[in-house]
Amino acid sequence: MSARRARPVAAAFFDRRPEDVAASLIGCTLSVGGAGGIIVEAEAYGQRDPASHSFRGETPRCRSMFGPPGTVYVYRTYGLHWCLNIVTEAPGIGAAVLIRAIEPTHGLDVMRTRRGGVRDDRLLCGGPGRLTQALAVDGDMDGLPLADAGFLIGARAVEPDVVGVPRIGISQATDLPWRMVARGSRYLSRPIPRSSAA
DNA sequence: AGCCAGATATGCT
DNA sequence: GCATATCTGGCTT
Repeated sequence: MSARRARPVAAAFFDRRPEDVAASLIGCTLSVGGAGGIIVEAEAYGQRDPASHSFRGETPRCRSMFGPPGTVYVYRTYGLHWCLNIVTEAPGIGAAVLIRAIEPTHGLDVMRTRRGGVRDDRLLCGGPGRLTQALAVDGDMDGLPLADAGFLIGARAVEPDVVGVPRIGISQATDLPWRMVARGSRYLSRPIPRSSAA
């Protein structure tokens, strides 16, 4: 089934707390410019969350986090990778969901090219930086509504088994289980920790 | 499984 | 000024 034909999610889909949105996004399709796949991993960043860019208020970098739900927040990390987030909850809150991995289902050829010809499809979109490279997402999209940036989010075809585990690459609030993953997926950026596997 | 380099904007002191 | 960063790829154990 093509993500292109999937029924789009409701307009109010993102008007919820980021942890709810992140869990609900697992199993949805994400496509842009004819490439994409099924979301298998997403992390929530909330209001009053020390790990969130919005924690210390609005700054030039995280300005778009305070826009309306459904706004794209793209920023560069470690000086060389882009990360894709979607604003949630309500304007002015500063909540967002980081898209960390998708299972590639369409546009594989163009994504392989953008990713430098990797052979293993698990390395195409398995990781926030890999995903943005495969989908050609960059800072130009920052602050745009999803649709204006060319994104299509399709509703789930089936109910996935979603589990919440600690987030990756953060140093604050490391115990919060806001990394939502599709249990059993082989396209995650990293495996589910043993401590959370049961 | 673990260590390290790469490369740069950001935000705090 | 400077430590940090929602990371990746390559090399070493």
